[in-house]
Order: sequence, then structure tokens, then C-alpha cells
Amino acid sequence: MRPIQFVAKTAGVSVATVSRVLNNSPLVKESTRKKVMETIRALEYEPNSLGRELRRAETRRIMVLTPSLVFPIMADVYKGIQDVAQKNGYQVLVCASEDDHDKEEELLQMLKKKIVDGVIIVASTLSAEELDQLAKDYSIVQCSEYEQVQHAYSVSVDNEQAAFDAVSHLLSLGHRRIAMVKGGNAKSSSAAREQGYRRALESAGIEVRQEWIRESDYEYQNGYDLAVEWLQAAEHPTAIFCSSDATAIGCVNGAISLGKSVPDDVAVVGFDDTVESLMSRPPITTVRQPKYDLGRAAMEALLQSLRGEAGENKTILLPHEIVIRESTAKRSG
Amino acid sequence: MRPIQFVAKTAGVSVATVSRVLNNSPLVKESTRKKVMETIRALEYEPNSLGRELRRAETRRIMVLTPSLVFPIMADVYKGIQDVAQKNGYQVLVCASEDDHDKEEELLQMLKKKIVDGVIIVASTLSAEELDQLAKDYSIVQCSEYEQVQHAYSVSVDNEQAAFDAVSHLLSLGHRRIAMVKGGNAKSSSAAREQGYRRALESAGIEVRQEWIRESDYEYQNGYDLAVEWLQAAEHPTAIFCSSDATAIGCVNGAISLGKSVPDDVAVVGFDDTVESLMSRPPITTVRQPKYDLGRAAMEALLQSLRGEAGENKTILLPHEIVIRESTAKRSG
DNA sequence: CGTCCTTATGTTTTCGTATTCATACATTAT
DNA sequence: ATAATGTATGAATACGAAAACATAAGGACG
Repeated sequence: MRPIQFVAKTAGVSVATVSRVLNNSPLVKESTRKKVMETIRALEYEPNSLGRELRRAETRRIMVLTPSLVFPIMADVYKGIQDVAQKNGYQVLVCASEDDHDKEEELLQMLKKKIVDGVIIVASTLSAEELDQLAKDYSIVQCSEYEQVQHAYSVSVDNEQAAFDAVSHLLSLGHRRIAMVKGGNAKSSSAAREQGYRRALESAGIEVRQEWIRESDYEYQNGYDLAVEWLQAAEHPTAIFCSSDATAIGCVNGAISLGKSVPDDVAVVGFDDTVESLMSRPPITTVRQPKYDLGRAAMEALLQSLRGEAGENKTILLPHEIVIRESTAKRSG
Repeated sequence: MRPIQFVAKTAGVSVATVSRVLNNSPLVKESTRKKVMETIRALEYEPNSLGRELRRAETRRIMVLTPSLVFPIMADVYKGIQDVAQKNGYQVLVCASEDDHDKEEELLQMLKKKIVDGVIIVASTLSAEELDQLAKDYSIVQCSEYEQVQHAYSVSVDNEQAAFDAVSHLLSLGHRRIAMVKGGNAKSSSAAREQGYRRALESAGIEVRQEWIRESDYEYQNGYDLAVEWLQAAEHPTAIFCSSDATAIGCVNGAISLGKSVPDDVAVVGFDDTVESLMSRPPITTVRQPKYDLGRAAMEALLQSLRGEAGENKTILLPHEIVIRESTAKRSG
């Protein structure tokens, strides 16, 4: 409410002394420190951050930029970020771009306007060039989705290998006709996962069929519709690998709506290991990302960048894991 | 990067003129406005918000305080808030308290420190007194969960009536033995919904059984376990009303795991109409809250409060709706 | 022709804090 | 006793922008 001057006057000292107390400078006699602390408490004085930040030219705040609050891995990533941030005296703000490029640019203005010291981008509509340009001047870390650029850190999993492992799991169960529901083409992970899918099939000597690779928006209905379409065809896949758990559950329910059984008639694999993957009947096999650790690592990288420590390796990959549940099982045929 | 002085010098005018251009004052000749705009663009000048906000004593930013990013109605509420905020030149920051009281208090310090102009609280660990105290000095709106206090606005649905309607729906289908999975007792909606449940049963002349009212954390597993427990008892409920969709799906799957059929052996009703309610097999009947509109209304109330316009009625209730799906059906017996 | 508005611009102060610089006093060394 | 050091404090300035205040030029009007 009242400025530092008021505290100073009330305590009978100068503003400099109050400021020194606030920032625990050793250059204050114990008795005056006590006196000042006392009046600060009595007046319920809270330093105005705007004044402080203007003076210090840092806010100790960072922003997490996500396409949406329900982005599947967001909640856990946030916890990881949050925990590291708190330990280091930083506050975390979340902003959703709703996949709107203008909106996103507006939010990123917060860097230029000094509202936040740095940004963790979970997924972005920015091009690699735009991103690199921005990262030249500001501290930016990509988490999960990322573009390979020179100036920004990236923390993610090896999406190509993860997809390879997921499809290899299906191959090991005897599946030969495996379809894939990709994510949107705008996402960098999408291409990597398709690559992994192709490599797995090819290394098993199986021809990739273009009609069995379809794009989706990661949503439930999309998976449902694709499963229905595929399974009604004369020759249909016996397994489907999805880029999200929601589409995977859609595939399961779509298959069952046709009277098929999961996993006997068709096996399904999801991605992310979200809570929903357990709510499906049967529960779905999925690729687990270390969501919390991704958040932690991203925040740690950001701190490093904020401190001006130049990390030599800017791309950090954390291990994934195939979580096997009842939606996949050994194939007899 | 560079301050307004630099722009002024480069353009050959005073800082006041540049400031006037920035704030489109009419007191600038068209030619000089052009000239200044030109150099602003050329220098890629962005006004430093800290300076501006310090001077203006407002940030045009607001915070949304939620227990968690995955709070069921959060994503849509956010969109509603966001849309209204944007139209009015406000930026929206989301912070999650993780249901930690200390954390929440720290976040609310952002009000005192002038980092945000106001707060929308989606659910809180604060007591009514703490909240009212804070609302005396700052602009605060409660959205969804709320305490009845004098100084803060509240935007919500009539939880008592919503529960009454949901249970009435079950009664109308012929159910007489209806159990309820409550939310946590800390939530204000919890008591209201239980009240509605009781009123519905009583007005149908049915005795309320204490063992058929159980508390939960809104999570899937909780619903699953409760359904299994109830349905294994000698005399079991034929319908379950849940305070969240996740517990409802848990109930469905728990029942099915015992070989029961939904809705024939047991009907299930959820709450919130989240995306998961459609991912269940069968899809679940649920109580829809106008999530987006709750967000809109909350932001509008906040704007009103920020402008110092005293609304006479501080509690706003929006209409709910029972969405009937396959998890409930007419009972033969 | 001088006074009185308008219009357009420049100069100075202000917001609240941190920091640099200056100062006063006490202590120790010479 | 005086200079040198150290400790504790106050005064003044800087941060960047907005706004209050000041001024100058150009008409309108008596």
C-alpha cells in the first residue's frame, strides 16, 4: 500500500537503510535492523515489485507457453517446472496460445517488455527461424515439442526411437499389419514418430502402406472414426499405433462398436501415459514420457540460460518407456 | 532494449512526444506522429512494461488461481476468461496452488505486490474470513467453487439444485436405491450437492442411508473401488451419483469388472460433462456446467470490480443442464 | 496591437525501489 | 594527537515511462 518512504519515516531511518534491511545487507546494526523489521511488520509493508523489478531489471518470473491447458502432458510438466522454479525463487506463469500464432506472438512480447525473464515453450506455432531469432536475445527452452535451432535449449524424448520401440512391441507380438494415427503435421514430434514407425516396419521387412498412416488432431473422436474406417475394409490392420492416448481410446471404442475385440482382433498402443489410458476398458498400452522430469530439466536449463552459463549441449533427451497393458496381446495368427 | 529517450533523440523530439504517440494522444501533429512511428518501427522499440506499470499503478494483468491445471472445468473456464480479457486489453496468467495453502498465499501476494490487478479463484484453500479480508482491499472473483462472503464476487452454478435434478432424473427412471460419491469435504460444492441429493430422496419419501454417501478425491480409482465395495454387498444400490466424471467412469468400470451391466444393473451419473464422459463405454450421463460462460461471467465481474463499479448482486448463478447418455436408463423393477 | 485561446511541443517531476556516493562517528595505528 | 581504517547511516540518483507543468507559435477578436 504505502511506499518504502513511509516505512523509513515511521522507523526514523532513511529509505536506504530500509532497503538494506529488505535485502539483508550486512551493513546494518542489529538494533536498527530489529527496529525496521518491527515497523515493516506493524505496517504490513510489502515491497512493490514493479519498483523493485524496474530497478533490478529482472522479474524472477518465467512463463510456460502451451497450446492449451489440457495439452496431455502439461499438468505434470508444470509440476516439474514449478518445483525447480520455487527452489530458485522464481514464479511460474502459464499462458495458453490456443494454437493461435498472433496470440502466441503477443504472449512472447512479455519477454521484450520485461514482464518475464524467460520462457519455456511446450509446443509452438513458431517457425524454426522465428524461434532462433527470439532465442538470440532471450532465454528460451523448448520442452517436449521442439525445433532444432542454434540458440534455444530443448528438452524432450527421442520420439523417433519411442515410436520405433512401440511398433517393435507390436511386431514382437506377431502383428504384421500395423496402422498409425499420426499427430498434426505441424508438430515436430509427428514426423519423428512416423519415421520411427517406418524404420520399425522396414527393419522387419514389412512394406509401409500409405493408407495406414493418417493424421489426427490427437482427439478421441478422430481415433474412433479412423478405427471404424480401417476395420470395415476388406483387409484391415491388426494393430494401431496412436500418437495420443485419447485417439487410442477412440480406436478401442471404435473397434468394439464394430463387434471386434481388443486386443484379440485389434491391438492398440497410445502415447503419453495420461490418466485416461487407465480409464479405458481394456486399459491401453502406451509410451510413457517422463513428464515431471521433462519439466524439471526444462526449468534447470532455463535457469542455466538465465545465469548466462552457456551449456555446450543444448538438446537434452530423457528416456521413455513402453508401458504394457491389456490393449495389446500376443497374436495367434 | 533501449529506453524511450533513445527513441526521442533519434526522432529528434522529446520523450513526452514519443509517449504521447505511444498512447495515441490527439495532441500530436500528424507529421510528427508519422516520424515517431517510423523510428519506433526502425528501432524495434518496445515500451518497458515495468516503467509504464509503475507509473500507471496498474498492470492490466490478472491471475487465475486453480488447484491444478487438470481441474476438470479449468480449460474451458480459462477460454471464457481469456476471450473477455483479451477484448478488454488484459492478459491472463494461470497459477496452480496444488492445493497447498502456503503456496496459495504466496501466489496471492502478487496482488499486494502489484504484479496483477485482480484474481479469479477457481477453488481455494482459503477460509471465508481470509478471503473476505483479502477481497476488502483487492478485486477478487470466485468462479465455480465459492465461499459466501461479503466483498468478493462469485460465479457458479446452483450446486444444490443441480444435484437435486441429477438425482431426480434417476428417481424418474424408477431407481429407489441411489448412492452418492461426494467430492472432498473441503470443497463448498460438496455440501451443496449432498444437500440436493438428500432433498431429492426425501421429497420422494426415501430414507437417506449414511453408508451410501462417501467422500472421494474426484479421481477414477476412487470411484472404481467404491462401486466394487457397494455392489458386492448383499443389498446394493441400483444407481450412483458422482461428483465428477472421472469417479463416474470409475464406477462404471468397477461395476463391469464384477460382471454387472451398466445401465441395466446399475446406473451412473457424473458431473461436469468433461471430454472423458464421452470416452467411457457406455458414455455417461452427467451434469453440464456452462464452463465457458462461467469463465466469461467471472472475467466480466472482475472487470466491473476493477473499474470500481459496485455490483449490487455479488453472487451470479448460471444454469446447469442434465445431459442424458447411455449410463442411465429406465429401471424395470 | 495586445490579449486570449488553441495547438503542438519541450522540461520536469513522479511512481517505488536499489544503489552509488557522501558523511559521520568510533576505533585503531603511528 | 593525528591520520587511517571501518562501520553505520543518509542524500542523491537511476531505472523507464507517464503525466503535470511550462512554453512557444499561430489565429481570433476586441
